[in-house]
Amino acid sequence: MLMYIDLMSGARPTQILGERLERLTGDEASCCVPEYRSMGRAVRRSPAFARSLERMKALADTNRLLAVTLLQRRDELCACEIQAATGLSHATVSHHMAVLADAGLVTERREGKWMFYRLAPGASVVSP
Amino acid sequence: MLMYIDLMSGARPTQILGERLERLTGDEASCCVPEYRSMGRAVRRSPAFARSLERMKALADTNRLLAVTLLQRRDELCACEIQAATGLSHATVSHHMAVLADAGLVTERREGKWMFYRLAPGASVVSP
DNA sequence: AGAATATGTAGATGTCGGTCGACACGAGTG
DNA sequence: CACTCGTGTCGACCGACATCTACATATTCT
Repeated sequence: MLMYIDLMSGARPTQILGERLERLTGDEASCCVPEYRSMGRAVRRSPAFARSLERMKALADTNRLLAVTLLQRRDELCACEIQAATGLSHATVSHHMAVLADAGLVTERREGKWMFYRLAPGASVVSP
Repeated sequence: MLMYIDLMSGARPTQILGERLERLTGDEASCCVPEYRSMGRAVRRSPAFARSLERMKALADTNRLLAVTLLQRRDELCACEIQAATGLSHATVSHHMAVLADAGLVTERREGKWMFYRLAPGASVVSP
Protein backbone atom coordinates (compact mmCIF):
# COMPACT_ATOMS: atom_id res chain seq x y z
CA MET A 1 0.00 0.00 0.00
CA LEU A 2 1.42 3.28 -1.08
CA MET A 3 0.56 6.89 -0.50
CA TYR A 4 1.01 9.50 -3.14
CA ILE A 5 2.51 12.76 -2.03
CA ASP A 6 3.24 15.42 -4.57
CA LEU A 7 6.68 16.87 -4.17
CA MET A 8 7.65 19.82 -6.31
CA SER A 9 5.45 19.31 -9.33
CA GLY A 10 7.51 21.69 -11.42
CA ALA A 11 10.83 19.93 -10.90
CA ARG A 12 12.54 18.36 -13.87
CA PRO A 13 15.31 15.84 -13.14
CA THR A 14 17.92 17.10 -15.54
CA GLN A 15 21.11 15.09 -15.59
CA ILE A 16 23.98 17.54 -15.64
CA LEU A 17 26.28 15.51 -13.46
CA GLY A 18 28.99 15.61 -16.10
CA GLU A 19 29.01 19.38 -16.11
CA ARG A 20 29.34 19.51 -12.36
CA LEU A 21 32.12 16.94 -12.25
CA GLU A 22 33.93 18.91 -14.92
CA ARG A 23 33.77 21.96 -12.73
CA LEU A 24 34.94 19.95 -9.75
CA THR A 25 38.10 18.80 -11.52
CA GLY A 26 38.78 22.30 -12.84
CA ASP A 27 41.14 24.82 -11.35
CA GLU A 28 38.63 25.99 -8.77
CA ALA A 29 39.79 25.43 -5.24
CA SER A 30 36.34 24.75 -3.79
CA CYS A 31 33.33 22.94 -5.18
CA CYS A 32 30.93 25.18 -3.27
CA VAL A 33 29.89 27.59 -5.99
CA PRO A 34 27.46 30.41 -5.18
CA GLU A 35 25.20 29.09 -7.91
CA TYR A 36 23.86 26.57 -5.43
CA ARG A 37 22.89 29.35 -3.08
CA SER A 38 20.51 30.92 -5.57
CA MET A 39 19.21 27.49 -6.59
CA GLY A 40 18.36 26.74 -2.96
CA ARG A 41 16.57 30.06 -2.62
CA ALA A 42 14.58 29.45 -5.80
CA VAL A 43 13.38 26.05 -4.61
CA ARG A 44 12.48 27.40 -1.21
CA ARG A 45 10.44 30.23 -2.72
CA SER A 46 8.29 27.81 -4.71
CA PRO A 47 4.71 27.46 -3.45
CA ALA A 48 4.81 23.75 -4.25
CA PHE A 49 7.75 23.40 -1.91
CA ALA A 50 5.91 25.10 0.93
CA ARG A 51 2.88 22.92 0.37
CA SER A 52 4.91 19.71 0.33
CA LEU A 53 6.69 20.75 3.48
CA GLU A 54 3.39 21.50 5.18
CA ARG A 55 2.11 18.01 4.33
CA MET A 56 5.29 16.36 5.54
CA LYS A 57 5.16 18.23 8.82
CA ALA A 58 1.54 17.22 9.20
CA LEU A 59 2.42 13.54 8.79
CA ALA A 60 5.58 13.66 10.90
CA ASP A 61 3.80 13.09 14.18
CA THR A 62 2.96 9.75 15.77
CA ASN A 63 -0.66 10.50 16.53
CA ARG A 64 -1.42 12.27 13.26
CA LEU A 65 0.13 9.46 11.24
CA LEU A 66 -1.89 7.02 13.34
CA ALA A 67 -5.08 8.92 12.55
CA VAL A 68 -4.32 8.90 8.83
CA THR A 69 -3.52 5.20 8.95
CA LEU A 70 -6.79 4.44 10.69
CA LEU A 71 -8.65 6.55 8.15
CA GLN A 72 -7.26 4.26 5.48
CA ARG A 73 -9.04 1.27 7.05
CA ARG A 74 -12.30 2.79 8.27
CA ASP A 75 -12.91 5.36 5.63
CA GLU A 76 -14.57 7.75 8.07
CA LEU A 77 -14.02 8.34 11.77
CA CYS A 78 -15.45 10.76 14.30
CA ALA A 79 -13.27 12.79 16.63
CA CYS A 80 -14.06 10.73 19.70
CA GLU A 81 -13.02 7.52 17.93
CA ILE A 82 -9.69 9.08 17.06
CA GLN A 83 -9.42 10.20 20.66
CA ALA A 84 -9.96 6.63 21.83
CA ALA A 85 -7.40 5.26 19.37
CA THR A 86 -4.72 7.77 20.27
CA GLY A 87 -5.44 8.04 23.98
CA LEU A 88 -5.08 11.81 23.88
CA SER A 89 -7.28 14.51 25.31
CA HIS A 90 -10.02 15.82 23.06
CA ALA A 91 -8.30 19.18 22.87
CA THR A 92 -5.15 17.62 21.44
CA VAL A 93 -7.15 15.57 18.95
CA SER A 94 -8.91 18.72 17.78
CA HIS A 95 -5.57 20.42 17.29
CA HIS A 96 -4.10 17.49 15.34
CA MET A 97 -7.07 17.13 13.02
CA ALA A 98 -6.97 20.85 12.31
CA VAL A 99 -3.34 20.49 11.28
CA LEU A 100 -4.22 17.61 8.94
CA ALA A 101 -7.13 19.57 7.50
CA ASP A 102 -5.01 22.68 6.94
CA ALA A 103 -2.51 20.54 5.07
CA GLY A 104 -5.30 19.28 2.82
CA LEU A 105 -4.91 15.68 3.95
CA VAL A 106 -8.31 15.17 5.56
CA THR A 107 -11.76 16.68 5.07
CA GLU A 108 -14.10 17.59 7.90
CA ARG A 109 -17.82 16.96 7.98
CA ARG A 110 -20.01 18.12 10.83
CA GLU A 111 -23.10 16.15 11.75
CA GLY A 112 -24.83 17.46 14.83
CA LYS A 113 -22.50 17.09 17.77
CA TRP A 114 -20.15 14.81 15.90
CA MET A 115 -17.25 15.74 13.68
CA PHE A 116 -16.36 13.22 11.01
CA TYR A 117 -13.05 13.03 9.20
CA ARG A 118 -12.08 11.44 5.89
CA LEU A 119 -8.93 11.28 3.86
CA ALA A 120 -8.97 14.08 1.31
CA PRO A 121 -9.26 12.98 -2.34
CA GLY A 122 -5.85 14.46 -3.11
CA ALA A 123 -4.30 12.34 -0.39
CA SER A 124 -6.06 9.17 -1.41
CA VAL A 125 -4.44 5.81 -0.98
CA VAL A 126 -3.84 3.55 -3.93
CA SER A 127 -2.83 -0.08 -3.95
CA PRO A 128 -0.13 -0.87 -6.51
CA MET B 1 6.07 14.58 -10.20
CA LEU B 2 5.23 12.29 -7.38
CA MET B 3 7.13 10.61 -4.63
CA TYR B 4 6.29 7.19 -3.43
CA ILE B 5 6.22 6.68 0.29
CA ASP B 6 5.14 3.36 1.67
CA LEU B 7 2.71 3.73 4.51
CA MET B 8 1.63 0.64 6.39
CA SER B 9 2.03 -2.04 3.76
CA GLY B 10 -0.05 -4.50 5.72
CA ALA B 11 -3.12 -2.31 5.96
CA ARG B 12 -6.29 -3.39 4.21
CA PRO B 13 -8.94 -0.74 3.68
CA THR B 14 -11.95 -2.69 4.82
CA GLN B 15 -15.21 -0.82 4.57
CA ILE B 16 -17.10 -1.48 7.75
CA LEU B 17 -18.58 1.94 8.03
CA GLY B 18 -22.07 0.48 8.14
CA GLU B 19 -21.19 -1.61 11.14
CA ARG B 20 -19.78 1.38 12.95
CA LEU B 21 -22.76 3.57 12.17
CA GLU B 22 -25.02 0.81 13.40
CA ARG B 23 -23.18 0.82 16.66
CA LEU B 24 -23.37 4.59 16.81
CA THR B 25 -27.15 4.60 16.52
CA GLY B 26 -27.48 1.81 19.06
CA ASP B 27 -28.24 2.18 22.70
CA GLU B 28 -24.66 2.96 23.65
CA ALA B 29 -24.25 6.34 25.26
CA SER B 30 -20.82 7.05 23.78
CA CYS B 31 -19.28 6.20 20.45
CA CYS B 32 -15.80 5.89 21.98
CA VAL B 33 -15.53 2.16 22.34
CA PRO B 34 -12.39 0.63 23.86
CA GLU B 35 -11.93 -1.35 20.66
CA TYR B 36 -10.31 1.70 19.11
CA ARG B 37 -7.79 1.80 21.91
CA SER B 38 -6.42 -1.62 21.07
CA MET B 39 -6.54 -0.87 17.35
CA GLY B 40 -4.43 2.21 17.90
CA ARG B 41 -1.92 0.24 19.92
CA ALA B 42 -1.72 -2.45 17.23
CA VAL B 43 -0.99 0.06 14.49
CA ARG B 44 1.60 1.83 16.60
CA ARG B 45 3.40 -1.42 17.33
CA SER B 46 3.80 -2.23 13.64
CA PRO B 47 7.38 -1.93 12.31
CA ALA B 48 6.02 -0.49 9.06
CA PHE B 49 4.41 2.30 11.05
CA ALA B 50 7.67 3.16 12.76
CA ARG B 51 9.50 3.16 9.44
CA SER B 52 6.92 5.39 7.77
CA LEU B 53 7.04 7.78 10.70
CA GLU B 54 10.81 7.91 10.52
CA ARG B 55 10.66 8.83 6.84
CA MET B 56 8.04 11.47 7.42
CA LYS B 57 10.06 13.04 10.19
CA ALA B 58 13.11 13.00 7.95
CA LEU B 59 11.25 14.92 5.24
CA ALA B 60 9.47 17.31 7.60
CA ASP B 61 12.29 19.82 7.70
CA THR B 62 12.89 22.71 5.35
CA ASN B 63 16.54 22.02 4.69
CA ARG B 64 16.21 18.25 4.40
CA LEU B 65 13.30 18.57 1.99
CA LEU B 66 15.37 21.09 0.05
CA ALA B 67 18.26 18.64 -0.15
CA VAL B 68 15.98 15.86 -1.37
CA THR B 69 14.43 18.18 -3.95
CA LEU B 70 17.84 19.20 -5.24
CA LEU B 71 18.88 15.55 -5.42
CA GLN B 72 15.95 15.01 -7.75
CA ARG B 73 17.43 17.47 -10.26
CA ARG B 74 21.16 16.82 -9.95
CA ASP B 75 21.18 13.13 -9.27
CA GLU B 76 24.27 13.38 -7.06
CA LEU B 77 25.53 16.14 -4.81
CA CYS B 78 28.47 16.49 -2.45
CA ALA B 79 28.08 17.75 1.10
CA CYS B 80 29.57 21.16 0.40
CA GLU B 81 27.13 21.77 -2.44
CA ILE B 82 24.23 21.03 -0.11
CA GLN B 83 25.82 23.35 2.41
CA ALA B 84 25.93 26.12 -0.18
CA ALA B 85 22.32 25.54 -1.20
CA THR B 86 21.00 25.52 2.34
CA GLY B 87 23.28 28.15 3.81
CA LEU B 88 23.85 26.09 6.94
CA SER B 89 27.01 25.21 8.77
CA HIS B 90 28.74 22.02 7.74
CA ALA B 91 27.91 20.46 11.09
CA THR B 92 24.21 20.93 10.54
CA VAL B 93 24.43 19.58 6.99
CA SER B 94 26.20 16.50 8.26
CA HIS B 95 23.48 15.98 10.84
CA HIS B 96 20.68 16.38 8.29
CA MET B 97 22.19 14.00 5.77
CA ALA B 98 22.69 11.41 8.49
CA VAL B 99 19.00 11.68 9.32
CA LEU B 100 18.07 11.17 5.66
CA ALA B 101 20.45 8.24 5.37
CA ASP B 102 19.12 6.59 8.52
CA ALA B 103 15.63 6.88 7.11
CA GLY B 104 16.78 5.11 3.97
CA LEU B 105 16.05 8.10 1.75
CA VAL B 106 19.57 8.83 0.54
CA THR B 107 22.73 6.79 0.04
CA GLU B 108 26.21 7.96 0.91
CA ARG B 109 29.32 7.47 -1.17
CA ARG B 110 32.73 8.56 -0.01
CA GLU B 111 35.36 9.61 -2.56
CA GLY B 112 38.53 10.93 -0.98
CA LYS B 113 37.68 14.02 0.99
CA TRP B 114 34.27 14.39 -0.59
CA MET B 115 31.01 12.82 0.48
CA PHE B 116 28.46 12.29 -2.27
CA TYR B 117 24.76 11.76 -1.73
CA ARG B 118 22.08 10.23 -3.95
CA LEU B 119 18.42 9.46 -3.55
CA ALA B 120 18.03 5.87 -2.39
CA PRO B 121 16.42 3.50 -4.92
CA GLY B 122 13.52 2.87 -2.57
CA ALA B 123 12.80 6.59 -2.43
CA SER B 124 13.07 7.09 -6.16
CA VAL B 125 10.99 9.65 -7.93
CA VAL B 126 8.62 8.64 -10.67
CA SER B 127 6.77 10.84 -13.11
CA PRO B 128 3.15 9.83 -13.60
C1' DA C 1 -35.08 25.89 30.27
C1' DG C 2 -31.61 22.98 32.15
C1' DA C 3 -28.49 19.09 31.88
C1' DA C 4 -25.36 16.23 29.43
C1' DT C 5 -22.39 15.37 25.59
C1' DA C 6 -19.06 16.52 21.79
C1' DT C 7 -16.02 19.67 20.20
C1' DG C 8 -13.34 24.20 19.83
C1' DT C 9 -10.24 27.76 21.98
C1' DA C 10 -6.81 29.99 25.09
C1' DG C 11 -3.05 29.87 27.98
C1' DA C 12 0.82 27.38 30.27
C1' DT C 13 4.23 24.01 30.31
C1' DG C 14 7.53 20.57 29.06
C1' DT C 15 10.05 18.18 25.69
C1' DC C 16 12.09 17.39 21.19
C1' DG C 17 15.11 18.66 17.70
C1' DG C 18 17.42 22.19 14.64
C1' DT C 19 21.40 24.95 15.00
C1' DC C 20 26.09 26.38 15.79
C1' DG C 21 30.86 26.55 17.77
C1' DA C 22 34.70 23.78 19.04
C1' DC C 23 37.39 19.92 18.43
C1' DA C 24 38.89 15.59 16.02
C1' DC C 25 40.04 12.86 12.02
C1' DG C 26 41.37 11.54 7.35
C1' DA C 27 42.96 12.86 2.80
C1' DG C 28 45.45 15.47 -0.37
C1' DT C 29 49.47 18.88 -0.98
C1' DG C 30 53.67 21.76 -0.36
C1' DC D 1 56.24 16.35 8.04
C1' DA D 2 53.41 20.48 8.41
C1' DC D 3 49.45 22.53 6.41
C1' DT D 4 44.98 23.00 4.41
C1' DC D 5 40.50 21.34 3.30
C1' DG D 6 36.25 18.60 3.75
C1' DT D 7 33.68 16.18 6.89
C1' DG D 8 32.08 13.85 11.38
C1' DT D 9 31.11 14.28 16.42
C1' DC D 10 30.01 16.41 20.83
C1' DG D 11 27.98 19.65 23.83
C1' DA D 12 25.03 23.47 24.60
C1' DC D 13 21.45 26.72 23.43
C1' DC D 14 16.92 27.92 22.12
C1' DG D 15 12.78 28.12 19.43
C1' DA D 16 8.88 25.34 17.87
C1' DC D 17 5.33 22.35 18.94
C1' DA D 18 2.80 18.57 21.33
C1' DT D 19 0.16 18.24 25.34
C1' DC D 20 -2.83 19.32 29.09
C1' DT D 21 -6.21 21.98 32.07
C1' DA D 22 -9.80 25.17 32.12
C1' DC D 23 -13.28 27.53 30.00
C1' DA D 24 -16.49 28.39 26.06
C1' DT D 25 -19.79 26.94 22.45
C1' DA D 26 -23.10 24.06 20.12
C1' DT D 27 -26.28 20.26 19.98
C1' DT D 28 -29.39 16.88 21.81
C1' DC D 29 -32.43 15.17 25.32
C1' DT D 30 -35.54 15.47 29.36
